[in-house]
Amino acid sequence: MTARTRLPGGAAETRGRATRTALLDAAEQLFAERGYAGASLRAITEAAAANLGAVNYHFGSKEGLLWAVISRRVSPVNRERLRLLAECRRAADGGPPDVEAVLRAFVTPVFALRAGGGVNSFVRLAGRMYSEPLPQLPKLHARLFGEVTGLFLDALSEALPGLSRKELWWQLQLVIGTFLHPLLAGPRLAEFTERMCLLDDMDAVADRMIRFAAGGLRAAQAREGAGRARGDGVRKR
Amino acid sequence: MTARTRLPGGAAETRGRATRTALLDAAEQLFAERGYAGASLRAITEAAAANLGAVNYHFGSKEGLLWAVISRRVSPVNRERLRLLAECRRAADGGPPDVEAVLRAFVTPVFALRAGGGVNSFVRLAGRMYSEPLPQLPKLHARLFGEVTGLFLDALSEALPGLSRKELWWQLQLVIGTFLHPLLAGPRLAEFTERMCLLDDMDAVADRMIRFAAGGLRAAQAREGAGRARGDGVRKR
DNA sequence: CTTGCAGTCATACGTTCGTATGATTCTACC
DNA sequence: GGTAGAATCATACGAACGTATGACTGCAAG
Repeated sequence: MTARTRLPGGAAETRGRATRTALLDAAEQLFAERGYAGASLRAITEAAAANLGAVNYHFGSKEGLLWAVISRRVSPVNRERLRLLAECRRAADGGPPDVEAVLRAFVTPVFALRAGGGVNSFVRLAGRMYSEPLPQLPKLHARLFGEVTGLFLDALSEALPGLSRKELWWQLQLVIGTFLHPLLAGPRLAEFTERMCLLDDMDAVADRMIRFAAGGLRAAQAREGAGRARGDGVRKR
Repeated sequence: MTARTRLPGGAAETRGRATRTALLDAAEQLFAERGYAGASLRAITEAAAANLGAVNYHFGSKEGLLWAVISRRVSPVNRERLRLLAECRRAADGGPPDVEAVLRAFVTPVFALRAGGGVNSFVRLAGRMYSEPLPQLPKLHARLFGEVTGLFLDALSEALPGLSRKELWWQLQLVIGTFLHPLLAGPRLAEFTERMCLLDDMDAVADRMIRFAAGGLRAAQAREGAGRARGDGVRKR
């Protein structure tokens, strides 16, 4: 029940890591498909070909497993997001960064998580996290994503001058919704509307999202300007 | 266990209707907050001040309760959506309807469901329905919303000429995401980003969404035109 | 007053849940 | 090659789940 921290190194660690990873993979998929309450540890351990007790041994509890599932993906996404954001700034050469480029830096790392041509489970899980009723979840989410999100707000603030900070925060929520819903609903979307529209070409989907979100942001900017000038028409910029 | 269909009329019916409504209200809220699997019948019946057996008596099963919760709200929303859409067409006077007006007709009836200044539970529930793993759900969703959604796709098709049917379907998903995410995450959104941004002024929120979505749609239209003309700039139309 | 039921209630059944426990297996190191 | 300890395993526990059952209650009609 102890000594999970002290690692002697060697093959013994490898065996533990293997089931650890299998558990994380299975949990990621099942949490995404069925939600936290809907995915039982028995279903997860069975999918991972592991023993029922393995979850409590490796992660302490079901909640601990969920935190581990989330945390595992966050660092790579954050790192890649920041890398692409820095690239935006370099391309802008001191000036305001391009809106589309900032949005692309925001969404591309998440798309990169997909596996095998389909939508990655983590995206759907991340979408669920906004509505799962676990009390500690918002705090964790803020700790994991808060800083990077703030930097993207900064970038959008420069790319879209004239929008207040509060307004930008709202716009970012709309952007997130744009990205999240199609990926969260994912493969089942077509069923809901009785149409065959598969998520076959993910690059095209990402392009669509970015274009749409950029158009939405620019419309908000135009409105904010027009609103302040009281119907004076399009603001100079 | 039988004879729920034959109603003798009078006060006996009233008593049953009261608990029925209380159960629907409580279930709507708890399904929205905790999801289908996370909301137990014991929690629902307790919140409704009803007996545990009342759910199975009135709705047959937990799933039956969910279908009833959903169905109750759909007719008013659909009716109001169609009314506002017809108003759009009348205002357009035979010409293509206004994009913002169509979007407003789409989203306003949902906002109207809110109660007491907050976000109504049904909106969050409707958002959850896209990802809940119940097998029969997509079929129900298509049956309840499919026809009206198709009519809105028609209207958008006229309002945004040049976009293919498949492309429009995708754009509508982005629009739905724009509307859904802020409402689904709802009161907890501020916690996630450590910022105080309350859903205080719902009319302003709706305006923001509509403006954003309209901007996104117009950007998609511009891109489709430019894409077909291979960088020729804005298409004539 | 009595009879018929829609509706309510307490209660119980079988299942599944998350978690805990103790024995057992496997592997790295002396 | 024997031993410590990381890891796995079968198993059990109490709680909570959805559902079913039968007695009970209250009201309307005969």
